[in-house]
Amino acid sequence: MTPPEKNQPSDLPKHRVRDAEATKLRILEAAKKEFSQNGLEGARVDSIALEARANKRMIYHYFESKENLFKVVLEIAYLDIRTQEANLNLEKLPPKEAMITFVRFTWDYYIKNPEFITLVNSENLCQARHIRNSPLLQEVSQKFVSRIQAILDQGAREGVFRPDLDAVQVNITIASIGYYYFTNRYTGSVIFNRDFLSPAALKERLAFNTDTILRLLCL
Amino acid sequence: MTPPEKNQPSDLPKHRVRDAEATKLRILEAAKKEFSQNGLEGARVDSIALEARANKRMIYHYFESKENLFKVVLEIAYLDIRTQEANLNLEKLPPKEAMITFVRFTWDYYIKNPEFITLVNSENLCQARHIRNSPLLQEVSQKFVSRIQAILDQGAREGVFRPDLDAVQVNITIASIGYYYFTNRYTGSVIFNRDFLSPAALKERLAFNTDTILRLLCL
Amino acid sequence: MTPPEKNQPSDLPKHRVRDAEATKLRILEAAKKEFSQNGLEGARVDSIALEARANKRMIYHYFESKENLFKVVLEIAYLDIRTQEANLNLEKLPPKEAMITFVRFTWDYYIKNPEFITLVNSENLCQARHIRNSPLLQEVSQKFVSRIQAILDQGAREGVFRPDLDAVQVNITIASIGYYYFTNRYTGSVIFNRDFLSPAALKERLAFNTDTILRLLCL
Amino acid sequence: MTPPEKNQPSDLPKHRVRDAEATKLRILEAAKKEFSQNGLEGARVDSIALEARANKRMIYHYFESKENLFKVVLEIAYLDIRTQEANLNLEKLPPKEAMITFVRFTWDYYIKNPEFITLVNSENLCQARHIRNSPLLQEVSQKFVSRIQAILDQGAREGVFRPDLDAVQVNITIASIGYYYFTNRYTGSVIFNRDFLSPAALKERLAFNTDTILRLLCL
DNA sequence: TATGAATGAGTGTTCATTCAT
DNA sequence: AATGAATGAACACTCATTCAT
Repeated sequence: MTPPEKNQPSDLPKHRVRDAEATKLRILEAAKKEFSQNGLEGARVDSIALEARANKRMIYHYFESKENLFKVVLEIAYLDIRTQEANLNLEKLPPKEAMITFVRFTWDYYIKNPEFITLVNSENLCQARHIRNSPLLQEVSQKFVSRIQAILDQGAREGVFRPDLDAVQVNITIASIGYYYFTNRYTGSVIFNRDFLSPAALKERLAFNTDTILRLLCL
Repeated sequence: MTPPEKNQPSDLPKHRVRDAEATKLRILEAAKKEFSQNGLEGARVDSIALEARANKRMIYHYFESKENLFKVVLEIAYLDIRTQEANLNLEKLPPKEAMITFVRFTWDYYIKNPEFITLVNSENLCQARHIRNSPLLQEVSQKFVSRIQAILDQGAREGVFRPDLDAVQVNITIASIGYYYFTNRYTGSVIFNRDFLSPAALKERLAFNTDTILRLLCL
Repeated sequence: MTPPEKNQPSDLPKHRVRDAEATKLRILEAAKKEFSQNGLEGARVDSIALEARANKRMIYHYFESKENLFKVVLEIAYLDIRTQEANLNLEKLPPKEAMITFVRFTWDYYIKNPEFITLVNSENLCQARHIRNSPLLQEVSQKFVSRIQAILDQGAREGVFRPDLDAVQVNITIASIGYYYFTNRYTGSVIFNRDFLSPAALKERLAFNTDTILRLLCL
Repeated sequence: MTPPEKNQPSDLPKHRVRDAEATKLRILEAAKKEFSQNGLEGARVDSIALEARANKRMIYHYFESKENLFKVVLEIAYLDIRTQEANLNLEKLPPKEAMITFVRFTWDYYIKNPEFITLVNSENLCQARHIRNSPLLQEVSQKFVSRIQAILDQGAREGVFRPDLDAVQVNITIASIGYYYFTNRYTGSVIFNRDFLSPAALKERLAFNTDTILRLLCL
């Protein structure tokens, strides 16, 4: 916990380099961690500063307020998942493989980015007041839905998917069956008396989910 | 149980007892509201006392601490959903109807008890530390899973359901596709540019979910 | 500075008596002192709590905010000077004696209540935003002006005062020649190289002021 | 002084010097504004830097500290009023006209330099600790008092003024009846229910004050 | 000469909790 | 059973000031 360099006073300057951009990034990283572990109300600005090896004052200098810092963290998180998803180039795959890939990507993203889920939960607890008026997020989201709808339509034309599938409903379902599993993994472990995060359990659940979606989509 | 003494003003001792119980109930009701609206960290003991028309000291008298009050609220919430579900007597219905009824019940419960979802989210944010060691909850949950497993098995025997369906996976999926829709309805409204709670949207989603589950279960 | 009772642990309870009214009064007294010595911005809530032998939390419990505490202190101060002035029963004296008494009272009040002047200065620095909408103060002030006007009118009828004297202008002048002397006594001491508060200086100034007012009022 | 080099872009060295001086002046001007609006404690170094279009570091470079900046602002303010007053050349006027001119000048100065009053109030709030040991101010002030005393003495010799008038008392009274009117114009507006700054009110008050002083001085 | 980055000590304020009755 | 008074630790946020370039 306490830094081991205590007795080497000349070792490290108090702040590594005067690098505004790096400091901002360290703060954002620390904030994501703190907010996702403790929620918006539970997060402590002091903890964020400490974790970021930054001064508390810097947080207010760069981000104005705890609320706004949360907003920025949240926007970056949303942009990240949408960007990674876009980079899958699903439209270049056959529809069925595209959707299987998408289900797997969503699942993997939740595993690799567990903060995403708790951040979104925090935002919903306060009725999405931080992103409510974010045109950037709306634009990105719209493109995202359109991409999935194009795949569903293409699948329908090719005769592999049911016609008239609504991309919004399908998206929600794909997100649901992964999201719920992770967000409720602690109470789930108690109620279902299982380790939700064991490799076997993860593998089984992903297979179950892929099957569920294929049954939903295919003729 | 005991007849209502409402019109017996001289029955003071009993009234006192009843008042104590009533105070506890008011505190629990107020706590459920406050915790569900603001999360565990965001909830304020003062607000609970005010809303319950009780003295703050009473909360500590009856429930020891804010944490413990949360735990009690949570346990009651879990017991309530499990009790209501048990009262459906699903085992008396044909398997397919039983599962359709269960899907609809789960959906309706989330609508009528929106606090349930946010309470569960709060509990998962702190890694289920309040219910982790609750034998009561574990027992109730085990019975719940068994009931669903019995229905699935019966359906399989009757040739309407696929064989070897795992009640845990099915349960999780049924809960998921409703739970996610409600817990993320605020960010969802922004991202999908829809009113998640309009009667038409609710009706459409329930139909979509029922269809999803039937495709998952049936041969 | 440090309390001498340190080594007598059983001597004093942390809070003397559970007396809300007394606590409020101690806070008000301490606040008057702190605000008058350091201004609204310079005053420290911590210092007020310490001086009042109260907990900082109590200040917020009883007065909501530092700003509101200042407002209450200010209102009490204004009510006090107006009440004391009303208790002089100036209307029972002959007009000339009444005005001499009033000049002396104003002067003495500033001497005995040096906080009054700095509180008023603080309020003017922030453009009287705390008392701007105080109907109580307006009512009390109106009565005050009326009383002085009545004396001036009576003096005019008796042929000792000039006719048509405006009570507002006279009041301002009477207040001015005392108020300025005290509020600027520190810079005044530097500029005029005098001790403004020596008994001789005070006596001389009061005589000068009384003379000034009589020359202003009398035919 | 030096001719304006505005149109000589290659005269860089001189420009740099002029810029430094200009920066200092902008800081002083901004500081006067900020200190007079918010008091010493309420003033913000950031706000001064912003208003002066200067870097915060420059303030410390040129003025060492916020306290010292306040001191410089204050000294300049005092020198300004004394310089302007000296430039009136009152000694060249007949005594009565000289004093009427002086009353009017004092009044006008307060109107044109409203910051002066609040700066002086701030200095008195901290017991004149910034100018207490300023020999320059003391010297200037002494000359100022002597000039007024000379006029009063001359008036006495000419038989228009009362003999033995004390320039300090007269000065204080002249300053008082203008200063108080302006420093307390906000609380005054509430208490006396008048607009203190309307042209009519200003005109009436100046006339009243001139009359008051003439009654005080003349035989 | 000038500047943006960085800081520690404090600021008003809030909180869950306990005391005294 | 019930309550208002009281508290200390912590909270988000701010400030004058200094560092590094």
